[in-house]
Amino acid sequence: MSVSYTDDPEGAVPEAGAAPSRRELNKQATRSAIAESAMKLVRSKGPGNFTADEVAADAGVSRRTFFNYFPSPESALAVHIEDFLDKVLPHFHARPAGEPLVESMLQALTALADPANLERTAELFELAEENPQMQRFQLEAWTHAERKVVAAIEERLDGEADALYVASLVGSVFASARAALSEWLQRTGGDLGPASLESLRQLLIDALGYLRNGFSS
Amino acid sequence: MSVSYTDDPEGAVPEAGAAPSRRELNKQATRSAIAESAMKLVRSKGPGNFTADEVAADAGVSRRTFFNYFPSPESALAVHIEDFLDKVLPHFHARPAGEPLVESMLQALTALADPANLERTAELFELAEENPQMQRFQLEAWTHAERKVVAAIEERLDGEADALYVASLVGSVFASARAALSEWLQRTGGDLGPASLESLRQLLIDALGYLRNGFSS
DNA sequence: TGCAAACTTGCACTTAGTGTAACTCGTATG
DNA sequence: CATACGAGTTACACTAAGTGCAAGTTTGCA
Repeated sequence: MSVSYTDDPEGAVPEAGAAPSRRELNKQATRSAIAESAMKLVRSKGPGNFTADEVAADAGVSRRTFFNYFPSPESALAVHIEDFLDKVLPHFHARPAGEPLVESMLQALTALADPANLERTAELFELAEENPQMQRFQLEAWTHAERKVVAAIEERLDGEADALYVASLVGSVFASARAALSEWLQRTGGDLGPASLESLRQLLIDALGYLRNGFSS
Repeated sequence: MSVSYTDDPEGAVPEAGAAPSRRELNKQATRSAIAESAMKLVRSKGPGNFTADEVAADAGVSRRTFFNYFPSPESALAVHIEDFLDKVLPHFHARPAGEPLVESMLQALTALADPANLERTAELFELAEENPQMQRFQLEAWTHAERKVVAAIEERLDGEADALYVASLVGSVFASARAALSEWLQRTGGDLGPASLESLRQLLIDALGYLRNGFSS
């Protein structure tokens, strides 16, 4: 049994460019079936009002299999956030190496502000307000993403990175991104139309602008 | 039964300046007895290797009473972080109203960098690295503190506050404070001597300096 | 003193989470 | 194609988290 949710360097993303085996496809199918069932149930029953049993049943797997993929019902939801935030990395890597870090991160983040990506994330972000469990797991997802970005920056700067500077920057960027997302949800209620999305991008630009130019100005 | 861990505006801090009743004293005593037992057990058995039963037994209360005070074994540890972070508020309120926000927050945070306050916090901060559960609850504690500071700022600015600016600032400040704490632990191993504490203060000054002046400089 | 409210406790119950062993299915090899 | 091996699934059993309820016990107050 090599199925595992925990940080397995070659578990969720096995050989990025290779032909996925049937086994791999099955595993991914099961994983997303569970994650989808979790979304479905949180919508119909509300956060904290569904059990691992129900998710497993809905996804057509045994309770034990559910726990082979996710350590808790909440994490089956948080995986949607993880997946969303994981998309930041390719965008970040695509930025020119000479570009200022804040600019690269702004571009990488605004690139995610499209309907397909945002739908679930915004929904879960709102749901987290009313359920501590979900909030904890989502915060963890953001922290995971932070760590990956820190690693990417350290790679890009190749030893020249000041640890405090990088950790402070990335932590602040993600905190500001959360603030922008929260403010956007408050203002627009999560409307995914073009005008609304443009306002989200503007909020991100404003928030990261504070980081770039300083909060004292 | 009015004992509760959850956000009860007059539960943990009942009538700030009044003479504490005997009931109140008993409750606080029970609360800290449990919290102390949790610290004791995490030290001897390691994070994630002790149960609510054990904590309750060590504190001399029933298992049920444990859960009347804390929703989980981890939260009995996180309360130490909460208490630590709660001390920021008085310091913040003591700052002159005209002072720039970043400066007020820097002063409020550096005021906490003394041995008595830091001992448990630093210890738990380190422990969280190896245990996801603890990490989640600690992140939650930081987020709680953030919310309180945001509320304090909105009160100070009295309606003139830009929600995005404030949320972004406070989130960034706390993220940077965590970065400074993490870097300090890495460098000094949590030594509580005067020289070490001075270096922590300097890390905080540096990190919040980025926020004040911008990360682009 | 005596009553009411606050606090504690034991009990019973649901759910989370995990180890283990049997079972099933994909894959590589002859 | 047969078949053997390893990956993934499942049932079962068990420990621990977390909660409602209905007692008991202590504290505050008239």
